[in-house]
Amino acid sequence: MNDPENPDLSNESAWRQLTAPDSDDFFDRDTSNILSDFSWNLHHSSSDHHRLDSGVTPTAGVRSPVTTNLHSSTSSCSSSLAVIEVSTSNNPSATSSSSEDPAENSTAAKTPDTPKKEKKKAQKRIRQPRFAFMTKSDVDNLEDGYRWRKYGQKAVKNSPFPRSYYRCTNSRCTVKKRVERSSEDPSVVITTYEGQHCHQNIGFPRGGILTAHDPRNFTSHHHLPPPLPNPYYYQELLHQLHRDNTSSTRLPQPTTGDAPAVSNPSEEGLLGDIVQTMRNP
DNA sequence: CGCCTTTGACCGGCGC
DNA sequence: GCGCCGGTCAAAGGCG
Repeated sequence: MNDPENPDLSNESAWRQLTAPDSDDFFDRDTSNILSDFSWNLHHSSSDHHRLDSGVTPTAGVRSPVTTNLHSSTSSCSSSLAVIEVSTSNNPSATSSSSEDPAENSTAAKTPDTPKKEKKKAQKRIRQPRFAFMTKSDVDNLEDGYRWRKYGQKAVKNSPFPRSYYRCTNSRCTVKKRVERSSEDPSVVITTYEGQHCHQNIGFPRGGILTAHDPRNFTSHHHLPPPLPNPYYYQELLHQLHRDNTSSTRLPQPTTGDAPAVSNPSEEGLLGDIVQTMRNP
């Protein structure tokens, strides 16, 4: 049986499809194909609302120097962004009963030996919806408007670049992300998000909270929704998708109002070239 | 002082 | 059953 519950991006063969030798070509393909793969109808003309430009693009190079990893080279970010995978945990109940609540984990860790194991056993690892972005960028840690705490780093097999693990600093938020560089193309950063934020803060580390009035909110566009960064824009779509899947198995119509419209990637220079999507391996 | 990163150790899943 | 590997923990140290 294929295991939809194990949409592990670390699946090397899967990744390989993404970062395959022709990764240059990778960034040259038609973005609409990919997104239509998601059943997301992206129309170039729909670029007016919920613009992503907002500097939301982590690669736009407009970021304030907020994270340690960022500030040194923000300005040199390039602007290609690729949505490479949307994978949803098929178990809706799993999402809410997240087994990976950091608080829970820390509790378990604090208590001496016994409960720890039992608890871990009890709470089988349940994958949250995941999706990944490939971004051509010099910066590993792409700013996305949320605050992240790094909790681990591992060497990746067959890759000279380590993989970093982050979780949202919001104590009630279980969102995690992984950041790694493609071994095939070192200029490509692969960011994988897992879970969905349970809060709306678009905060910048050490930089305060972004508001519509904040000059750092490059867009400062007047009737914008919260300045979702690209990844989270997609996360919103993913959220829609996830919810829809749980009820009817089909995608919503992102362009009809439920989800914000997507701006023309090439025009906005935001999404860069979305090159390929992946389904669960 | 609080928050963050670093880093080695540990654990569980999975393939052989 | 064993070993590999990904993911996480947690202590220690750094920085603002």
